[in-house]
Amino acid sequence: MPELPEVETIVRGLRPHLPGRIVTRVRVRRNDVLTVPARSFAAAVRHRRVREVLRRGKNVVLPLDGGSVVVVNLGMTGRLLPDPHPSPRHVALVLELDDGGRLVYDDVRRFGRWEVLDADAWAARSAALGPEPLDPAYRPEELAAALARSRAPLRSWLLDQRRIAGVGNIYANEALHLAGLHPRTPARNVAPERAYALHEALVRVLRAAIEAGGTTIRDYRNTDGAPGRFAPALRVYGRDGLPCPACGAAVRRIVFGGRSAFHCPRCQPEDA
DNA sequence: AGTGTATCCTGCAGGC
DNA sequence: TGCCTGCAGGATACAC
Repeated sequence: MPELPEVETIVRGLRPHLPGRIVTRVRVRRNDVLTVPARSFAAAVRHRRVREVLRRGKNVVLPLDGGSVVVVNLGMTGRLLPDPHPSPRHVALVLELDDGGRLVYDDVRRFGRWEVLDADAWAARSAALGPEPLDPAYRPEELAAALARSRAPLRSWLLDQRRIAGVGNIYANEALHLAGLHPRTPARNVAPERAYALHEALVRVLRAAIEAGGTTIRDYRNTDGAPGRFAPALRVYGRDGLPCPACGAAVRRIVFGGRSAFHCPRCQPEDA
């Protein structure tokens, strides 16, 4: 569910609450959001101070005093809620803080994961992720060169976190529409100028979505429990049969890689 | 190196 | 009302 813009919105919402706070207690209500036993997770986090709140791809990253790092992936339905009232319906984990506050993790489907990694393990994990699309150091030429090395369909390529970090199904489809590229086009078939257009489209849609506080289809909520406001700006995602905002042709839904892809047959021709 | 399929879960919308 | 199917912002593991 949460892609880069949603996670960025959440991270920004956590910043007023967490840095400098000490975790006084860890309450695990659902063991399946952890990859290790609850007691070892709690032992690694308890009594530690949260230094800052960062984002890497779709992960919320909480570096702790002592060098270890809490990494939260929200899966499809994860929510991070500082001190919500009343308590949400699917609480999986709670951090209690030294100022009396709490950080509540709610996750209906429990596809989300919490991990604690030491500094080396975190460095390795982060290195396995692709570049951040909004990093000014990420240049269009780098995207073009990387695309040229793969036969994967563009939509699949964009979803692969090892190739580019933070892009999910909504913004992959939206960026491809903005760039006039068919979701199924093999990555290596994309000419450099078109790859530059895709780079620009990614940056544009991700920035605009952050500006709007993310996209809420159904479950996504920010740290205040409020939905994002980007959904009305979606051009193709979830709009099967509705008119393309650019040309009026009916948006089409296709399925590959086990997931829906949306495109305008006129603006995004198959052979382009 | 790709693709398709299944899996982890719950909830909701739509068809009958 | 109820039952059934399909679908969902993710990630991974498997066989081919």
